[in-house]
Amino acid sequence: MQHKSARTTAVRSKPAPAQGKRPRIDIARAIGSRILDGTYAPGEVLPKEAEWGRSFSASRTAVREAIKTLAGKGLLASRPKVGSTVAPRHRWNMLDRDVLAWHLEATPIEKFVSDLFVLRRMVEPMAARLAAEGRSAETLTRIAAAYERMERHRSGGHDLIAADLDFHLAILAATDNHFLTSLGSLIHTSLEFSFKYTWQGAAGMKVERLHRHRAVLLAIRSGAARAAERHMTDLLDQSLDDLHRFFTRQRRAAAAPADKTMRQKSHVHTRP
Amino acid sequence: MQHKSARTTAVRSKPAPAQGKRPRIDIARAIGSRILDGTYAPGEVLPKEAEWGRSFSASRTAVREAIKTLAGKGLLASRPKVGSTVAPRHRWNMLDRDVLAWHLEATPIEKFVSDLFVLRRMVEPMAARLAAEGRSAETLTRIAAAYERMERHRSGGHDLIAADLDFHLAILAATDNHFLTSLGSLIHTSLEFSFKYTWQGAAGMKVERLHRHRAVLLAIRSGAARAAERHMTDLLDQSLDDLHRFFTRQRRAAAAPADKTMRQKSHVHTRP
DNA sequence: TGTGGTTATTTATCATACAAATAACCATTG
DNA sequence: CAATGGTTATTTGTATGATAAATAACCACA
Repeated sequence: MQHKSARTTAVRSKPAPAQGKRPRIDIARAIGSRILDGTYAPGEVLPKEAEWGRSFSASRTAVREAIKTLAGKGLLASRPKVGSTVAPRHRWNMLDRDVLAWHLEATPIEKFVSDLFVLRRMVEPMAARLAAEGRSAETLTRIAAAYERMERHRSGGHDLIAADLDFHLAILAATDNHFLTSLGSLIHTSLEFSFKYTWQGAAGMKVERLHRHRAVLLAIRSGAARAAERHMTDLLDQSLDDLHRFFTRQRRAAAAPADKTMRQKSHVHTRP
Repeated sequence: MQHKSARTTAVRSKPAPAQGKRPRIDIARAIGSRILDGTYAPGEVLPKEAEWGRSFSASRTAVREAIKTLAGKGLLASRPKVGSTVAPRHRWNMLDRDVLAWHLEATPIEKFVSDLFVLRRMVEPMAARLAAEGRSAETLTRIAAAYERMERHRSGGHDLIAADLDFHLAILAATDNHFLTSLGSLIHTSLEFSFKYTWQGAAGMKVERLHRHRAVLLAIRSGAARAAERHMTDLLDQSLDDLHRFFTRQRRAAAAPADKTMRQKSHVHTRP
């Protein structure tokens, strides 16, 4: 399974030779990021297409295509004679994969992640319940498989993260509700990014946590809807706890020695 | 407040003079609909850009821009030499306004709406609770204003629908959670469409239902978080009940007389 | 102080050409 | 025959330059 975050426009796979050849950056991403990070605020008009073209040394055509995708994500709207203006925030399609990613790039993650968990906490327990009620052989297989992968890789690493994610995704998919499965893919990308920037993932999984996952699986398998719901709630509450502990620790570490100003984006934790 | 569903590409405001001038249809919408309604299934490759261009009598440029927005919504992906292929469903950005709209156009609404309500039932009660916990003067004002508008227009009509919607949206916005506010705008468009195709809205609001709204408002205002949650749950459960009753009635009406095959899309109910 | 027409600017669309990627085909070789 | 490596045809990707449409800003006039 190709696992590539569905880039909107072509990006060179090689990181950046960037010599004579023109690196050819993803224009939509470039502009989108600048909107999400507040360089261009809502209401503001962006530079005109021709100017973008110059600054990326790209043709107006390419710029326009990028702008179109951004418009499709609700980030901006274009009108003749006036230009493209950044849309009000409430129009932004925050649930879009790319928008999400750009947002996370720009924003210190704490609120982002905790907002995300608030949503998960709302959705996933009930999803587990629905999954238990309407369980089918196929979905059970997928959930169980994910759990087994978690056990197999419980010592940590990328495989663990992937399995953990798939566990939750499978449950959402099991509800046979389009909205929920879409939320699943949302959670997918969000967590992927979160993992990249924060704790966990590589650290391995505590037995307790593993057991909670298993409890959810067993409850779903046996059709114990309410139990599935409860176990999932516990699981997420625990995650949220861990998360808060992590952030508190981080904050304290950043406050005390005063020379380690390397808060934000400590790319380090990514892998074992 | 301009209320215009954020069209992706230009559409002629006049319904369709369509004489000599070229009507100039929204290409993204045209292609997007065909994907959502299954004319082109996931995995299938679409006609090439040039062909689309011919069939819309538009330039390849215009087609490409449309395709770019669709790619941005996760509906398809393009590769040189092979063409644009419809993406697997799980990639589709179902939470996107336009995708939603196209989906609803194509799909008999019952499952759509009930799926939506499952999501609402998951999210909104907890949102009410959060709103109560973190209430501010400003958000209270908005919620209260919406409620008063509901009372004022309780006899029915478009204003009632709008007020009802705003009531729920305001609560979601009050949580100060980007994900939830985005979900709000999702719910907004979804319900807008639902109203267009189904029952309610014009029919006026039963006192009981109005009271439940008021109960939510009061609970939030007084900071009674759990009460707010409970009342919101009641409210949505009632809605879901009404909904099921409506669909059942409709189904039965369609089954019995056998000559009224006018199920699907009975545009009639829209207004009083 | 409006009011109606004119202009300048920017997006929207078009036509055409060429570059890049790659699936399909073919020939060569072990 | 199978594998390998190169060639070709096709389709998207990008570029360029021209024209159409929309409209904010300006101006002349009453």
